[in-house]
Amino acid sequence: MRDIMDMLKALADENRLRALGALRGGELCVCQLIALLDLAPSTVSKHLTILRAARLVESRKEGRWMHYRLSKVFRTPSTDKLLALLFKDMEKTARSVEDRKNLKRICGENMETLCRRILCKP
Amino acid sequence: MRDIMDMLKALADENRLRALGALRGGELCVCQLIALLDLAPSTVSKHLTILRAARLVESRKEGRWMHYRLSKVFRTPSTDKLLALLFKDMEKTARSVEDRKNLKRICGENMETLCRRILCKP
DNA sequence: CTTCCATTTCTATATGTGGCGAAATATACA
DNA sequence: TGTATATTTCGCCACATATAGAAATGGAAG
Repeated sequence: MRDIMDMLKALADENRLRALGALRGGELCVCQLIALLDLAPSTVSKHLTILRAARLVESRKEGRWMHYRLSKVFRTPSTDKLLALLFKDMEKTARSVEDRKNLKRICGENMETLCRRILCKP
Repeated sequence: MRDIMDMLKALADENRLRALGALRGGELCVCQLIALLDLAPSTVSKHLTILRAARLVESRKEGRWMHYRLSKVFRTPSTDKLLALLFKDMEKTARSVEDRKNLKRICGENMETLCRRILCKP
């Protein structure tokens, strides 16, 4: 029961859902998610910790960067279907359309430049 | 997005999940759910209001009693599958097994007797 | 019409959660 | 080694939410 509750609670937040939606296109580093969600780094980090605790995402460290991706859980028969259905409805929303547009721009940007711009807001 | 978030937030509570699980066996009146969840009447009523706002349950008034049942939403292709998968995992938990046992007892009891017993705790 | 009673609404409270900034951590690079 | 920097952890605040009890609501029954 704890596992199921953790997953449902992790899903029951709009920004975490946006992050999961973005990760459907492939793994992203934290600064890219910070740019997309437009939240403080510490906030995004906390969200990612919650998603990882719920086993919805996995992380991989590469140098200074931490990359997050959707978890293997998405490939088990039941959970995969559950989340596919969830995203099917979510993708229709205006917010999701905007996120996809922004994500495309973010992914086209050099990552070092992106990090400097994101992390040093005057 | 609001609809999806309402539904996920409604699902992200253990007692509401227990109520939904119980309703899978057919409609129940509020006092039966109070007996099952062992919470204050006002608390149960609020949970049911949240579930109804999320369109997960529907209600029907019959005399003094209010009956709740799973919503038609469960019969649309996508949501039906989503919730079936959810319950499939949930049913394995000890809590769920205990709830089913208690529910059988509760449903066997006369409803007037049940209400009196539940609502007049000394 | 009055009383009874199942349910809901209102009010209060305690706990949980999302958010940020500052400090800590860890890694690359000079 | 020392500095720069991406990420996390910590401390805090504001707000949301689960809960119970009191009061209100609306049918039933007399």
